[in-house]
Amino acid sequence: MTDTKPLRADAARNRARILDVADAVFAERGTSASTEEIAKAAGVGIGTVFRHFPTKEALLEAVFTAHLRRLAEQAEALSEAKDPGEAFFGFFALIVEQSGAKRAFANALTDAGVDVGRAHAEGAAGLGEALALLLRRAQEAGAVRDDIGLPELMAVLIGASLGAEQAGADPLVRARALGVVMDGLRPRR
Amino acid sequence: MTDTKPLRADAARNRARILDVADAVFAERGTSASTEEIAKAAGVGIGTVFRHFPTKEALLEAVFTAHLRRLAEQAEALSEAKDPGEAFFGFFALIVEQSGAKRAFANALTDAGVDVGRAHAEGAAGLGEALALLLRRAQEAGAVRDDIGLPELMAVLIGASLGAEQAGADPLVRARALGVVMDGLRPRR
DNA sequence: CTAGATTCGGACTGACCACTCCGTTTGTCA
DNA sequence: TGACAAACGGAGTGGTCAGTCCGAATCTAG
Repeated sequence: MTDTKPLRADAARNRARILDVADAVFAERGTSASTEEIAKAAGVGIGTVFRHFPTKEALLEAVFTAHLRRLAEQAEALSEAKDPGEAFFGFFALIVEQSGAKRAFANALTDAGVDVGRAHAEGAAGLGEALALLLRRAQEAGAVRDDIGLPELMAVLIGASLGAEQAGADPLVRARALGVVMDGLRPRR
Repeated sequence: MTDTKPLRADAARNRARILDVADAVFAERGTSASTEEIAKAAGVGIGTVFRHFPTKEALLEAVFTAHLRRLAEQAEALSEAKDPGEAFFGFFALIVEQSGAKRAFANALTDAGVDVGRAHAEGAAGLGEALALLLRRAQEAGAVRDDIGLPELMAVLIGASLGAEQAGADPLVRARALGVVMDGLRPRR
């Protein structure tokens, strides 16, 4: 699916470098950072950026997809854990924590929410599946209320992430707010 | 505080109209809508917009502040209600619902979160006070867990609003996600 | 080592946008 | 009603940014 590309050595190096730098720049400057800024930070010309990613949107998408894929991998790794409840809430906290620190992360999640089911971001599907598995196991173990599905979980997850991103820097407040949301996910007693 | 300005009749009319239209345009086009677009929609020249609001940022701020003030008024009205728990959760749902429909609304909230305590948005303080009152009464009535304060509430509220805004259009999903968050605010049993 | 293809760099283009400036219009007050 | 200040409209200005183009540099196969 991602083959048929014997990329030249320097080209491959640059592509990876651009992705890396773009991630960092978008994270701290926001997605409105200019392409030139990214090119400069990566030590390449603008033309190089546009050759690898024909559009700024394409670059954003690539960055987000990479995030999503990484997230999905972490989720899959956790899905084997002994305690499903712990795995579920640990992953939830992990995502929110990372999003809180990086704007690009939250945007990636937003993207995932929008695009689950669309071809747009292939990474989103993987995340969705992994999350669904985590959710189902946690529900079967009685750690999570069973009147919610993946869509609801995504909505809550995205909300918690976006909220954390901008709910002030105070980690204590963040932690307590996160606790509230997670308690809401537990079965009513 | 907002006096010393005997505004000419047409000027006052235009100012109000611009605010109104800007609200609508920002809501559906996003805050990156151009000033010219707003001027056109309001049926005035660009110069007029800039005379009333010397900066695009000033215009945004005015729109957001108006939202915040309206919200604060609703909150105050509810704070007299007989059932404090009902008042609290009703207001919570109201805000989230409105934010879900209008991007500008969610942005206004975000603004409020950032600026509570800052001079920037005067409206935010009023909302903060009203919310704090609503929260305290609900806690005293045992309808809301008492290990959270205003900052946590704001964080959760903003998160829920942003999440709702983009959690797909499905109202059922939105309602269930909102339910999760609200359950999290209730006392643990 | 060399030739040819691939990739690079960054000046350049066109579109857009916030904001200014000033000649024209409109409201107000006597 | 007339005169003057206040407000209006929108062409113009400067700046930014996504995306293009092509001569120069770099890689790789033979």
